[in-house]
Amino acid sequence: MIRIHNSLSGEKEELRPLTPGALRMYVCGLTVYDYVHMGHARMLTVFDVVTRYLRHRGYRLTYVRNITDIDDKIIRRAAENGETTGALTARFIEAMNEDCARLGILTPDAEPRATGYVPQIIALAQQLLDRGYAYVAANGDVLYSVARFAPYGRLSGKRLAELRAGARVEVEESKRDPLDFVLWKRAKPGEPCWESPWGAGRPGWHIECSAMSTALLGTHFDIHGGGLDLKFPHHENEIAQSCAASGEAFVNLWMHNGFVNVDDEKMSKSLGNFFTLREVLKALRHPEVLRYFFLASHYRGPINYAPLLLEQADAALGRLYTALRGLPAVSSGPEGASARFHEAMDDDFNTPEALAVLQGLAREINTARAAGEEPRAVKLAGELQALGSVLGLFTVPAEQWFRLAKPPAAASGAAGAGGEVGGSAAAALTDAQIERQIAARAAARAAKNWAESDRIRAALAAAGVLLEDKPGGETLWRRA
RNA sequence: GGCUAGGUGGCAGAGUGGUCAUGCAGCGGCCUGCAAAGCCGUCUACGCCGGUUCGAUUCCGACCCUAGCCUCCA
Repeated sequence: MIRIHNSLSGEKEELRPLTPGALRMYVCGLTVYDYVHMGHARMLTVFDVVTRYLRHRGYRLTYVRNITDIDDKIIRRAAENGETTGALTARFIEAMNEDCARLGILTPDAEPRATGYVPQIIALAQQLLDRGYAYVAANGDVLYSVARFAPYGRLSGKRLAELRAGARVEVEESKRDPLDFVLWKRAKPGEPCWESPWGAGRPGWHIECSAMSTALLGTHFDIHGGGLDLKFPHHENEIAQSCAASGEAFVNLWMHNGFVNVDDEKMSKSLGNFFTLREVLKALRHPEVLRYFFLASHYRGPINYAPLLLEQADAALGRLYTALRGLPAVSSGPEGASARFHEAMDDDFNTPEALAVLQGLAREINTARAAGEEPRAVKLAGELQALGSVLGLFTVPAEQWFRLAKPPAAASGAAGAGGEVGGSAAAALTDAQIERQIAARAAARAAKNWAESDRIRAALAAAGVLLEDKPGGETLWRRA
């Protein structure tokens, strides 16, 4: 039984598919006017793991993640750049796809773009007008009348009166209620626009998700996800639109992932503590390190970004790869660890617990190996490999993993770490050069020339290459 | 001001009414020519104050502190 925390009730609820054996999930994706940042990366990773796990559990999951390719920020940015919105969004959609590929994010079953669903959006707005949930304001905008939807505020746990009291927006005269939001925005001269019954304009942000999710998944589906910051007002408004239009239930489970913070504050451009995925990846041995870092915390909680923490994730993941190293990657039947792994994941995707199970498996493998129980080690390694794959880990052959270099000094030097580790020198050493040094050292060791042997090892260490002498006389190496 | 999450050992981070999280770092041991890796052990963790209980980090209440939302945001 899979239990998932539902933002709507604030409690973990048993997952009960609307269609037996099948699940439909919609996740709010990106507004494409800039590069993917760490917050996006976490959201993408979280729902990637949700997707992988639910499928692993045998559900036929349809995963839809939208792209917002028309909105104020896009229009503004395009104008600043002196390019069309289409050129801008095409560029950043491509960048997003590159970033997703590097992070090992599975491609959703559909990635609808708002501009591709304008007719559906218009139809939905019309429906809301017809049903009396919306009105055309004096300035030509079509607005949703929040007061008409009684359950408004259920998801965010807010009441209209409280919201009005805290409203910080200057009230636009055209709005009957300060909380009313735009369904269709009248175009200003020169802005991209589409024809509609209310004149040339463009969709509001909230309605696009209602229109696209309904078009692709139906009026009532299983899971809707997104970042915590979308809970209010975006998701609240989606509920108001979709329920009012269809007259029926909209989403069964609402999932929200926590923020990526920096110095315990929300990452944001205004605070200047903003990190793009690209710059963070530059300091990592492999994007999988970032995946491990995200998964080491529960998806609902906040996560603090710091170079030191990525180092810790690298070490922890390296331990797993170390256990896998030198063993054939054959899949075998599940053993005890699988049950514990599933127990953890079934409980609202408790990935930290699941990783603890993997670490325990690594210990078992190492112990079996030390005891000379090779067959058992192989079997356990197969299980570790299989379970890790469910989380999107172990995409690199173990032997290959240790050849990857960890780029020197994580960018923002807060961690300091003292002297330069000579990382540049390490990068200069090719695999072949390293192998040659190791061969030279093996000769020295055979002659019991320890001084020479240690000199070579120290030289390699200075270049960021660490050696491990195995019992059989073989020497393994890895980049620090 | 209103609402919502949190406060766990040097760091990160799960979890639980009464022996174990897990990883990183440290310390001791085994192994090693010496190392490294690995294994074993170790470092008296649960914001503060009350209450319930045979027993609370875990339940209840007050308090302090932090973050987020209430405006665009993953």
